[in-house]
Amino acid sequence: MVPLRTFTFTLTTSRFHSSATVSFPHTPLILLDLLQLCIHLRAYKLTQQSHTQILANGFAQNTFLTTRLVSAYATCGESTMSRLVFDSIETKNVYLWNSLINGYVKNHDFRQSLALFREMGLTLLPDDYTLATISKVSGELEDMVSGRLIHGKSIRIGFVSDVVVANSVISMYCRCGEFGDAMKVFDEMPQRNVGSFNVIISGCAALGNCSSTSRDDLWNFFARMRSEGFKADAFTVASLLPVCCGETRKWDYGRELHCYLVKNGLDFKMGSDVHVGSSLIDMYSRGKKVVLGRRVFDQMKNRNVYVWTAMINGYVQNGAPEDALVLLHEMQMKDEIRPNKVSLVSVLPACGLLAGLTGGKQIHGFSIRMELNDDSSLCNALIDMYSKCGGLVYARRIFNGGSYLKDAITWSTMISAYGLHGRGEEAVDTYYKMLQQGFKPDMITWVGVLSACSKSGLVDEGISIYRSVMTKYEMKPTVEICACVADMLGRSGQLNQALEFIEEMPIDPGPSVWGSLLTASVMHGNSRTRDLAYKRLLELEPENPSNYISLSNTYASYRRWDVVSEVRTMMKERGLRKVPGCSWITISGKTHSFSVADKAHPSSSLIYEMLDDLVSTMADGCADMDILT
DNA sequence: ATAGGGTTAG
Repeated sequence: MVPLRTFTFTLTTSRFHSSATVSFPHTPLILLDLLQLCIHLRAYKLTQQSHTQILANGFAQNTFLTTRLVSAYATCGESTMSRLVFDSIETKNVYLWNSLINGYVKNHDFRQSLALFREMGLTLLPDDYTLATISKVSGELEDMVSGRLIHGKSIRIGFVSDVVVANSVISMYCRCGEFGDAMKVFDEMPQRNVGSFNVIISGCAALGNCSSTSRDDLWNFFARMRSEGFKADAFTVASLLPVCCGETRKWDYGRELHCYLVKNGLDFKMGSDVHVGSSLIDMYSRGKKVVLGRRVFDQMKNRNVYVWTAMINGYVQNGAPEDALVLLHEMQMKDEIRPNKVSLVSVLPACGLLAGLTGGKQIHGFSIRMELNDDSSLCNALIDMYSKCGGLVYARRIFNGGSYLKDAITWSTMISAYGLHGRGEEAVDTYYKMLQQGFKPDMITWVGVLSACSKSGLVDEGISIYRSVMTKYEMKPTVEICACVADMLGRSGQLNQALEFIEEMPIDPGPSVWGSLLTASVMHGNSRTRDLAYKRLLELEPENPSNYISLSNTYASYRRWDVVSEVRTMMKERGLRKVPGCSWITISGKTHSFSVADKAHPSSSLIYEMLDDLVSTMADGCADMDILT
């Protein structure tokens, strides 16, 4: 007879604490179930209590219990405890070894699990479970040498015919970039399951070479899978969706996969698969069909943080920052889901786009409370947001703060921030400091520093940096970089040099380059370069209304109404309409927007009065600073 | 009774 004992356990999750008292006999079988519960709940305290009960009841050497105990501790992120339990066992069997090796895998300590695998080999022969686990480890480490050794061992011991071992080996080859070897193992498998096909599909999709032929290969493989009688599951579809680009691109199987899901009852709507749902949302967002993404989102029964973040990101990427901010609020209010690091990084550009300093500050505060401020990408996003919301001081404060590791993007962001605020010298200074610290600049860094030079009239500094792109870094500059140089020369009044540069630049000048020349020509009153720029712009972008409006306005200023009406007729013929640009400011939660020559605002006359004041103050200031000559 | 592979958002 086993006596009934009371057992109090405490469950601790991130949201609440609760405890309960239950009575049950401490048989090994019950303790085994209890440990299963620990794993399911990732409950550390309960694991500790179970451990105590195992010891108290004299089961310390019961390998059934200790194997699961090792697994439970590892699941709770306590691999040190797993190791202690493991070490206390006198006779270690394969199960126990496997449990510990996999425990380290769960905690991403791949080196340790590989070391253990070697140590195990001294006394025991690995089995199919060991090989499947350790093959995954080689893949995670992208360690081909150990990967091939493990593949060889699997062949020698005969476990390569095990489906799971073979799948793991295939995955390992994919992760190591040896797709040919992966395919070879796949073809030689005596039997396959859905997982085998999924490994190949996800491995092929992860190759990232998005050439249309490799995508067609992928689609053909998906067809082969079905023709061999295997039904695609959620894994399959979730691997295929990220390589579908939506309707605007050439490779458009996204909607087809969506149909497949509906037809085959792989129902993302019922909450069975949040992963498939978020991949669908993402696929539609990338295809500029954010409304369709939203429809998927609305149909889903369960939404986790991935789903919400995918939707938020979709809105930000498709020019709907307001919707993104609404969702950030709703995810917390409706679903009680806490945004994580990626959610915040996704939503911060929305604040930048809206120049919403208040919202940005709130998100910053939230990220501090969530202790996410040690993350580079989050800090980069914050710097960018502050800079775009006019808060250069805040941006600099984060940049100078030492709570996170600065990467090349951090530096580039800060350089652009200085440029945006007209601080050319600080931008150049920061650029050279970045190089000094050994960070590699890229095209984005150069656009940032060169546009900063251009705005601040630092022509010599800019030209020298531009030259270094080609000489020191041996890189071919992008159109954007060339546009910066053209802008730099043009703004400083060197229009002939700018034109000369454009004619000799290493790539074909695009609209941005001619646009720079145009703006500078108008600024300095050079009609020759101006008209050449207009000519090129209308050739390159006959459908862009901005070019016609600009042309019309220029000739209107010379009272050449004949040209103006001619241009307006051309626009009408081509069915072009320009949406007027506008700017806005939010004061006490109310947004006031203004377009050119706008007199609609109730305080319009007061605003214009203030504007006149500002303009004359600026003119005085410029005269003092010798800028206007 | 104990241990395993294939998938997510910037």
